[in-house]
Amino acid sequence: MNIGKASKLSDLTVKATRYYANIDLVKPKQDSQTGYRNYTQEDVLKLKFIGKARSFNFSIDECRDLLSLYENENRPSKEVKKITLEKISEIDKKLNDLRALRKELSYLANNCHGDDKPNCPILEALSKK
Amino acid sequence: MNIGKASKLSDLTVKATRYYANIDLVKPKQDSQTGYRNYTQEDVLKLKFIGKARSFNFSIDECRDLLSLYENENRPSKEVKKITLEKISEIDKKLNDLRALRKELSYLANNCHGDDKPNCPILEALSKK
DNA sequence: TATAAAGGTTACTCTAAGGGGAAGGTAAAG
DNA sequence: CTTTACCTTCCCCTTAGAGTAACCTTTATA
Repeated sequence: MNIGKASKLSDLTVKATRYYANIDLVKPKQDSQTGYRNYTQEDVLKLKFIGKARSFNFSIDECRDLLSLYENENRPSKEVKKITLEKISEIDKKLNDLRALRKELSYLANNCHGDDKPNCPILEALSKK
Repeated sequence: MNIGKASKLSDLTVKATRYYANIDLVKPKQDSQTGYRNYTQEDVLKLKFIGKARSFNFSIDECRDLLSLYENENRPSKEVKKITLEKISEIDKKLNDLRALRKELSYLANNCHGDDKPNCPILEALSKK
């Protein structure tokens, strides 16, 4: 099938699908006459897999790793788990950073009158230290 | 003072400081002979301000807004508070997304044996739906 | 059948916020 | 006088595609 149909079936944009072909992530054969890419059912499965992994915040490189594990029938599940746990601890770090940030900002916002007067503890905090 | 000293005083890299000059955020006069940028004490204050705002996750464009409010002695504090509250709700949205993501991933990881066998619910989840 | 619409191709530019490094001018120290 | 440190501009690189142009192929319609 052509790229349009493959993209629709895997719930990706044509742009993204073409991008994945260009970076050798899911690279279908191309018709030598027309240059059209020819996707198989299996390619669609891989594309779906990638779409799901991307929605789980895995980077393209991580998708590449996961995909090769996915394609290997004999992969040890601990490799997949390792990548997943790393992703979780990444997320934990981001959560902590964001929580700290939120705390500081809301402290500042709470202490700002937010009226028409120029006095502003937020700007004061930004200009100090 | 030269860019090196200004950067050191404001705790920024020279690269970042030069970048801020290029995008007209903090643009000191340049010596017509040598081309060297000549930073004032006030420039350093602005650079510090930006560094702090960036660490609070404000974008360059937001920094530009905050800086112009900072420079205007008669600004109403509600404008600053508005920007800050928007930033907070942005952070809240990110927090929610990350929490949901973490939940899904840890569910998958908990159900994966993580041994040398090929059976892996993580990959199964990625290939389904 | 002629043509217009839909869908395909490559290639170029753009995004945020700089980092890295080259080539070359300047200033301060030995 | 020369080495070293610091400054300049310029160009490429990063993520993961989106947007657009120019051009080709297939399909649908008048």
